[in-house]
Amino acid sequence: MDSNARVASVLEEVADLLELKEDTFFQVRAYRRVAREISSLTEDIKDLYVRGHLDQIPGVGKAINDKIVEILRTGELQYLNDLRNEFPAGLLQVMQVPDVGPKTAGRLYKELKVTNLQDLKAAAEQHRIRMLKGFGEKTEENVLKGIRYLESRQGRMLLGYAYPRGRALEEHMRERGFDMVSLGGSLRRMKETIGDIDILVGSSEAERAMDAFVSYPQAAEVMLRGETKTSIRLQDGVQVDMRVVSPSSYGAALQYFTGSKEHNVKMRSLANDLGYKVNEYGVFRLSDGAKVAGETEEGVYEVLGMQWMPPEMREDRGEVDLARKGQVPRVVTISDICGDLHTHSEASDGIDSIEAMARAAEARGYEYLAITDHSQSLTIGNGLSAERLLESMEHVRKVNEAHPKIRLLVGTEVEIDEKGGLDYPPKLLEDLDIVVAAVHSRFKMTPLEMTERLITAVSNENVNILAHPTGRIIGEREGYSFDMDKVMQAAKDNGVAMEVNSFPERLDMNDLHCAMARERGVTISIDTDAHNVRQLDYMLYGVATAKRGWVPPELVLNTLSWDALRKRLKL
DNA sequence: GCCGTTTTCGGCCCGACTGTTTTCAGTCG
Repeated sequence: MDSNARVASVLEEVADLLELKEDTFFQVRAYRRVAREISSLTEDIKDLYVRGHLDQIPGVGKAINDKIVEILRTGELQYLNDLRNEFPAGLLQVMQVPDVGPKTAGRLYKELKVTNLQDLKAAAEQHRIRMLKGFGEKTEENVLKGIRYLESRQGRMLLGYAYPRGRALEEHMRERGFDMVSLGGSLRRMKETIGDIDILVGSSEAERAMDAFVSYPQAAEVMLRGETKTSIRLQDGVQVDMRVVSPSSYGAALQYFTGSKEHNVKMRSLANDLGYKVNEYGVFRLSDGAKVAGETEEGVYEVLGMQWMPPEMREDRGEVDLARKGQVPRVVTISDICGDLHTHSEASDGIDSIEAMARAAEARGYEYLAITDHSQSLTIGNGLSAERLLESMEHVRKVNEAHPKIRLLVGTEVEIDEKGGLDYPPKLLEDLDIVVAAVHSRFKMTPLEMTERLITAVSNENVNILAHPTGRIIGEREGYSFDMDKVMQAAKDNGVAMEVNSFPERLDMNDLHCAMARERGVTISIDTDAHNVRQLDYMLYGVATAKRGWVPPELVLNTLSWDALRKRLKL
């Protein structure tokens, strides 16, 4: 899959640089579209190339086809090199500054010789920008402000960071009497990382809603305030945008504000073909301008002959066509989840006792909970020796008797060694209810070795789940390199579930891997890896990730009732 | 640069906000 990312990033850079030229709007869109399609592929682009099927990627015509071939063959693209010679690389940084787009960057380059962020800062400080036609004092201030913002922020935040903040703001608005409130944007789509938080309010009292919003106690700065749109920055630097629309437009605004942008473009284009115009206020008939939908999101889709679909699916990965055909698949939801199969207690590196974990799982309405503490060689995680594991098994069985409503499974998160062997003897593993196998060491093996290591592990008859299969930590480290396709096949052949680890830093597997697993019919287990009772709530993020991969409930191990799970695990 | 149950050429989603404008271009989502 590495070549997919490489090709996509080359095409993305072409689009970035092309933007600096005149009259390239639609070329830019074409390149961006293909870059996005390629990064959403669930197979290796090299395989498509070998089979001569590159033109099956939507948006790929003759010109881009040739460029992809060149990238795959030579690892480079002459066209990109030419563009790089035409425009300094630093201009891409300049365009990262809020309110500085390609047009502004291009003019600053041509007229002030600004080639990077340092030049830009100097030009603003020396008041050279205001000398340009169409620029003024305010623009200079905003440029300096933008540069400071760029320097202070550390990119996107984790879903698990943004989500509670968004919910708290929603709650704040509800407490002020606004009950038509929703998250929007990438947060409502539950992407693994979030740029800024979007909130939508339906109300006829826009002014009062704006007042309530800017008076949020954690608001540090009002960045922009208009009649329908206001942006604030929270004390921790997070930007929150709020839009207010009339209740009669709430559904259309929710649809529009949720995105993704690409989903909306496709939908609106389709609406045009059908004789409608879609905007955030409603769906309007082109012939007479009459409003035909807008109150509810369902209504907006319905009038266009489309099924409603969960926000997580709205990434323009084919869902629009399925919705038109009435074939939106049922995807797993949080209410389908009957238990958690990967959690820790104070026996290893968790915080809470087995009793507390059991009560918390019961409170969440689960039928079962697996306690899977670390195995002996993970000393940093206070891994359990065989003796301590046996003690823990006894303990779990006692707690089980005291809590008849919830079924506790005795398990382990067992280390996979470099050869794919496990950290406990087979006899001990056989006696456990569930075995979750995981890699926590030796990440830098060759892809061939790592693939072999993982296949050996999932082929072990005692293993039930492969935990966080890629080992990635979002924003910190890439996962280890291996052949996901082969490992999935081995997992399927051996009846092993691939995990979606719900930890916000992991979300491993990710949405694309979930799509791969779905296409191949590989069972998935959505687990929290909770190290305390509150982290059991991370389930939400794992489920959302599976939803983003269109995973149906029947493919998810822990949607099984206790009875069915017991049979599956042969307990 | 791509694409076609109206098209192989003429389209390609739509609106809010800002700053510097006297009617709008650029940026953003």
